[in-house]
Amino acid sequence: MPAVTAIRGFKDILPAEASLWRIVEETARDVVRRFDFVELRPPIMEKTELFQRSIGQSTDIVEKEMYTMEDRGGEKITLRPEATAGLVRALLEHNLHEGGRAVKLFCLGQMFRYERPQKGRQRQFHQLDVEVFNDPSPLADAETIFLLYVFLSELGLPSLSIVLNSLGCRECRPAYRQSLIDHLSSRKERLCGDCQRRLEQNPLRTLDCKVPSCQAEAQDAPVLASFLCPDCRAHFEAVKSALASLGLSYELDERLVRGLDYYTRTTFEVRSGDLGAQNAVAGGGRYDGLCRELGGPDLPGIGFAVGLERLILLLSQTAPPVSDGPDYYVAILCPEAQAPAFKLIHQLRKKGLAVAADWTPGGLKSRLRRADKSGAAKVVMIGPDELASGQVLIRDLVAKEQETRPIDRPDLF
RNA sequence: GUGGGUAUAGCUCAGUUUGGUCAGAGCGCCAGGUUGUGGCCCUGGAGGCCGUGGGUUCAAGUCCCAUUACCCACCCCA
Repeated sequence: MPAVTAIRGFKDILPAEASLWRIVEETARDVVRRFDFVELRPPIMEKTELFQRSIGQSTDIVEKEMYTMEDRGGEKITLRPEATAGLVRALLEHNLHEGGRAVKLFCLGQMFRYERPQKGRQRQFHQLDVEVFNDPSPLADAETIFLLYVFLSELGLPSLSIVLNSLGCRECRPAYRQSLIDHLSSRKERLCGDCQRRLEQNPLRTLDCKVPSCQAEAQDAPVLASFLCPDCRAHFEAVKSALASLGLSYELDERLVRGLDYYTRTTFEVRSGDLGAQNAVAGGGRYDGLCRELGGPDLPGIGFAVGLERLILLLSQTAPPVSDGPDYYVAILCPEAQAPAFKLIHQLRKKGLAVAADWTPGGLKSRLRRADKSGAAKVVMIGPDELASGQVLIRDLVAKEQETRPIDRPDLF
């Protein structure tokens, strides 16, 4: 162990794992491109106020999980704990929404939350964030959810379940909220300590408490669906039928609630049974009030975030790590071969070929082993015989064929 | 912030119960042998003050206390 180690909750992505990350990121970029989304890269830090106003003052994220500090000018700034707020800010700041058209943005990068690390959870983590602004249509909801589905299936993770719910809007949610409070208050003693606290701060969260006694109380609690106003109801029905027309199967879960304040109407989550307690792979929903909350026009929005660490975890359980080796490994077999090999290698690299080598000369067996480990397709051998003849020996490790090339003709490789 | 578990070689882990040749194995790495020029097999080698700091004892990976880190779970989230 070095004297200074990595920060708790901040992990190195080692080369063996990085190839998997690349696949995930490339798949993400390809899918969002097909769905007509463009990339926006907001800064990794924002003014603290942005997150307080968007995520919500009383949420756990803002209350105790943000990396907040003062810069040298006394400004309170925060490492982004999620991407939506920054995207909304950029959208408004640059007037990307002018003309009334929908704006479809994505963002791929690291987020920071000061949480206790555990399986599938770190303090620095990566998300793919996808957002549609200024499009109130339920088809935008369905499009977004289908994008998420396509992304996950193309990664080879088809067994994940998509869970759907509607949280209502500013018009109909307050009535439900009050009704839920009334229901639970009468049996407050039977709830766990956490839920008694939630009753004050965020009563909807009691619905997904894991304590059995709380689940029992939530069982006969009023259901959100029956409180939805006609508009919300119609919107939700339209989302469901649009998804059905695409053949997408999903589950409905009355108890699916989100931890961020800004969500309205459609919410959804993707879960896996193979991740321990952190079973949520992706989550998102509609947030029609967020833009106005941040001082902009009243633009609707819908989007989601996928936790890439959790995807990687799932992928590494199933797929073996892929490693793509170089085109050639050059085996330098004697000291005299060093200089000509050095020259040849760089001529090949400049030409566009991937070439690996160890500069230190070594025995035949040792060099061949290195070639094998490197994953190279072919080995170029340069030893005393080759120097004498001016012809290097090229061995194809897969086909087990051999051929020769003049050492001074890299163009023939 | 709370609870449980773990910490011995580059990696995965034995050894801790019942203190005393316990500094170990496998893999990996290095050298050599065998092989049809590597993969299998054989031989040899390098590499660890047993997380850190105290304590008990004639004697501590082994028992006690503290501390740090990691893992898992709660909370919350992706």
